[in-house]
Amino acid sequence: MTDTWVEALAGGKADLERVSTAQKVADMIRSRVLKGELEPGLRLSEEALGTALGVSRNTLREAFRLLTHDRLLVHEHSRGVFVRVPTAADVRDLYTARRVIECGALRLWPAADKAAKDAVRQAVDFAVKGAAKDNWNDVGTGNIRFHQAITRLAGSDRLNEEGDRLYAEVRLAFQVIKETRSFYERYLVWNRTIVELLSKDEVDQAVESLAEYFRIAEEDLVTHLPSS
Amino acid sequence: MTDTWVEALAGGKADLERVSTAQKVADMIRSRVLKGELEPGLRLSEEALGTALGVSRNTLREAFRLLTHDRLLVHEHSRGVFVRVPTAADVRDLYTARRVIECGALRLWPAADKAAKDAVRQAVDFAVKGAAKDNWNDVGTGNIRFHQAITRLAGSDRLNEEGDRLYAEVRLAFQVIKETRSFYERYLVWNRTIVELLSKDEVDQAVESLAEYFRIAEEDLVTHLPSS
DNA sequence: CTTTGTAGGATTGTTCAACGATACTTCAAT
DNA sequence: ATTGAAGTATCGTTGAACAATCCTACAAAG
Repeated sequence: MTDTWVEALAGGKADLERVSTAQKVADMIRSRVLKGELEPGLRLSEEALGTALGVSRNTLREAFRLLTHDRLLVHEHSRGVFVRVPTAADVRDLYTARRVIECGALRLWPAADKAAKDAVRQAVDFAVKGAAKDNWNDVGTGNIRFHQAITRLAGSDRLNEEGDRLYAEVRLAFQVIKETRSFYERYLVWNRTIVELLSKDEVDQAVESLAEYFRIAEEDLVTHLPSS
Repeated sequence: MTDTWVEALAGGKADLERVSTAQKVADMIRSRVLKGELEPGLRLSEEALGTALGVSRNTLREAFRLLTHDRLLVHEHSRGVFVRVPTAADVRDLYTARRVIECGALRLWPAADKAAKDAVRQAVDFAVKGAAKDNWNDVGTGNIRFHQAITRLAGSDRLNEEGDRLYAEVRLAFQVIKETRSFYERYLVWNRTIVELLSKDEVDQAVESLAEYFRIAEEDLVTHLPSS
């Protein structure tokens, strides 16, 4: 019966893994971008940032390369690395991709496991509680969790990863909008409608509702962004 | 009317862009992996590869970082970079993701533009011609194009990128199977069926057929791969 | 024979300095 | 206003060096 405690400890293996400095730097930059601390258009000078973070230029370049696929930064040959300036075209593309992925994942609701379904509901409950307390940060967080939970209904790590990537770009785009309260207020109503439809197993209607939500959220963003 | 020729030349702008050595090295490694020249499990030594390619270790490391998101290589801290060994769990996850994405994109067939629809048909035609000539390489290529064309029905660059990434992993997994002719022969029949259904605008049936195809292709692979 | 501990070797991860390549800015000439 | 040249900033790459980490081999202990 030694296998039980060996397995229990092995579960913590991931926590022991060494993380390279380049990975740490990349994670930190990503986090700062998503918090709006590094605003769109900002140029990240290797010299300045390397000195500020106390890492070598080579390590920083490795971090930039790690971040390339996130599309939060733009790496321009010989000119440097910039925080991406989201455009209306970006948003159109993002929402097209999200519509396919999230609506596709939502169709799997009937076959999804209980934990995945609960996560969808809990995200909306969290946002509702936030709204009752006038805590709009929580409402925004709940909205994020709701959409991530929908993608997770499919149960695919790869799909989750891509969904998170798309969502991060949406968050970057939303930073252009200074006042987001009214948007989240409205989105919460929508999300509650979707969850109610799901509770009644009206999946097709929920999918339609989600698609309609995407059309509206897309227009909200597009009207605030440069056309190119 | 100068705008016409200026625009025509500007269309070639992308061809003039400088490409970093790191990017070139990454592209070359990716291509070699997909061609099966670097087989699953192989360890890519920085020293050996840097010397062989005539690039510095730092440049090679940047290339490895660029390749991380492709999931074709696995970067293990302090141990090096390896060509990924696909497992049955990988394949399960891949096909779950592809089912959501490709079936979701296929639903958009009615609203898709003519060029995108033609690409789907042409891919199957190409494979059919290849089969008639006993050119199974062409059949395989046609299958790839078919699936890529389906994803492209949605018209989203981000979705195309992810679709291609997933497909590349599938190709890596398929390298475990030495003899693929019988698979592609069967898949071609399936693809033709799907195209016929689409021609009759029976989109729901086409989506169902594609989903069924994925279930079968998934089992084909899973039965040939290590469980972990 | 199996397990543990230690030393040595290989190589990865990071830093640093240097230099070539490239883009940008400024100024002068047309 | 446009073009060309010079100067500057910094990115892209290289190579050397060293610390950190993993792996292997061998010896000792049970």
